[in-house]
Amino acid sequence: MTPRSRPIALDEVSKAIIEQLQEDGRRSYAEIGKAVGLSEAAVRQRVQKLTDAGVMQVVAVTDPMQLGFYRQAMVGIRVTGDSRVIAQKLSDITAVDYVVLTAGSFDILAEIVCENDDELIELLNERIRRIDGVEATETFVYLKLQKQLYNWGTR
Amino acid sequence: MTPRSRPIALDEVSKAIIEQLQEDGRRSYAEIGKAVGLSEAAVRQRVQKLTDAGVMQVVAVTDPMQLGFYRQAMVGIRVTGDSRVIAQKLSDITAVDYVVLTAGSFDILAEIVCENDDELIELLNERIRRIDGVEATETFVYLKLQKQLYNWGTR
DNA sequence: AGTGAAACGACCGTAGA
DNA sequence: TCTACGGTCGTTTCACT
Repeated sequence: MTPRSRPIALDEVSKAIIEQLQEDGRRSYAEIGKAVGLSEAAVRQRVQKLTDAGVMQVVAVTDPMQLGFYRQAMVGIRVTGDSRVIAQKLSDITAVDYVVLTAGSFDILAEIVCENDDELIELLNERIRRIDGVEATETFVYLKLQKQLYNWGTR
Repeated sequence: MTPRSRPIALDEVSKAIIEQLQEDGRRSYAEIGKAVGLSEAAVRQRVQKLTDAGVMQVVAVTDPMQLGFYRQAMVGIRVTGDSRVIAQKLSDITAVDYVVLTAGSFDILAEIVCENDDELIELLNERIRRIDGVEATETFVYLKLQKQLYNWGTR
């Protein structure tokens, strides 16, 4: 969990271990060991270190579509005042699964996952635009997700 | 892996199992069973079903910052021609970890993960803007990631 | 869909190179 | 940081509800 100022130098073996776990997060250490040419204990120690260092995490990810959330959108937001306060309020909305403070013509980008267009409209009008300091929003409705890798960085 | 047109109705127990695995993807079925009040075998069967149905996946996610990728940005792209072709070309760039086709004033949103500003500038000028049909780009440099949940939906 | 039991395999701590 | 090994715990299969 230690945040670092210098990047952790990963050797080829650790990269291979991470790749194994990106394919299947529940693959056994023994099996990974066979694939990367290391003993079960060594793999376990490396995974422990990578996890403790905050380089990697093994988690469940869900598919919104399979759960009935057919509508996703990215909302670009221009604000006045403290963008951190507004970002926090956005984070409190369940349907908002991603919030990032940005530099550019938007101060915040927020991703929304919801069931349908009605819910999206309601979220925009009743929740997001009502937050104090939200000056303008621009919505980009998702048509097709083309590529998604799992990187992680909230702290 | 079966894509469905109707959402899968999850009962409270399955939701609880998914929550357990969102906290720690390597938690044992026995331990999850204790937490949700089910036998180990029953938990395993449910996880198997959820995974096969494509509702959930257990995978490793990495933290770009810890790996030395200090610069992230979202790029909004306006295109002429077939946005699918352009989205595919963007997906082929290693530093691009997220590509989505959108409706709105951008046709495509692409997230970039790179080491520093120089690399970002190079990517924008030498790779992205050189793709045939890319008319205009607008870049939103990440200042702080505030919230990130793991949803998954590429197919 | 669920439980329980027995065989098997994975995981964990520790010792040693 | 790795391998080796033994004890413990998790997983798998199967018979049963």
